[in-house]
Amino acid sequence: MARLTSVGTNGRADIMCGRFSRWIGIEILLERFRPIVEVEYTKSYNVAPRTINPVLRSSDGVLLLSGMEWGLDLGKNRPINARAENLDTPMYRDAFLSRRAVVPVSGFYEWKDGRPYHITAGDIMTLGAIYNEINGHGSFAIITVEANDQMSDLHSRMPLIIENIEQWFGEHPPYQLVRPFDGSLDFTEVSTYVNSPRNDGEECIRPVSQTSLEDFFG
DNA sequence: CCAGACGTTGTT
DNA sequence: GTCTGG
DNA sequence: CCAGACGTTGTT
DNA sequence: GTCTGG
Repeated sequence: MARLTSVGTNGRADIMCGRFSRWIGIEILLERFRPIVEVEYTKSYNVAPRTINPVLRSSDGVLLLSGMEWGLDLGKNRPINARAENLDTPMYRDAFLSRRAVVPVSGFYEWKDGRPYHITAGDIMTLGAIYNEINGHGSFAIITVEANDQMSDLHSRMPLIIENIEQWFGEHPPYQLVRPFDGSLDFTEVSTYVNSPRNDGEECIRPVSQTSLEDFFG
């Protein structure tokens, strides 16, 4: 579909969000989105695929905060990302037309040359996603688009960031929102502590320089 | 995304 | 190297 | 026609 | 469900 293929690819090697953080309090989400909450909210500095996470979705015009597994259940495969360019393929079409969601995160991680970076834009980012629901079990994939200029220093792809969730959850397929982020991102190099999915805690988002100083002064 | 396992037989 | 787990 | 696949990232 | 491969 022309509208989506215009997102394009640039062919450059690099990555996408395979890890994120969510350490804001739920009260910020409640204030900002006023959803009906049907999941036990948890904080994490190191959210990995295959974990259950709170996601926002619209059901009959009601905004719900539901628990879903990161990794879209397609039967055989469980993609954690869905390329925007493929949203009109049979595999994703129905989900994009009728099962859109956003994932509230504090930031997401990207690695370059073995070094992790934490990327934020304000206190919350809402990442565009599609989900399936099979026997009451929800699962989602985060949509990826081409990196914007800021991001392209680090990686060729980036997660889709949704700024207008009313439009995202609107009646018409929100093709116009499927594009690289046009706002400003903040990048923080962090400790490789975040590398292991078993590690959690504030150290994951601590700037690497601060970590070094604390190590130095012991 | 990164880390960690990566087999077989038989079965308290 | 490739697959699974988180 | 039926069977089988159906994804993404990166490849230091 | 739907597309591709044979």
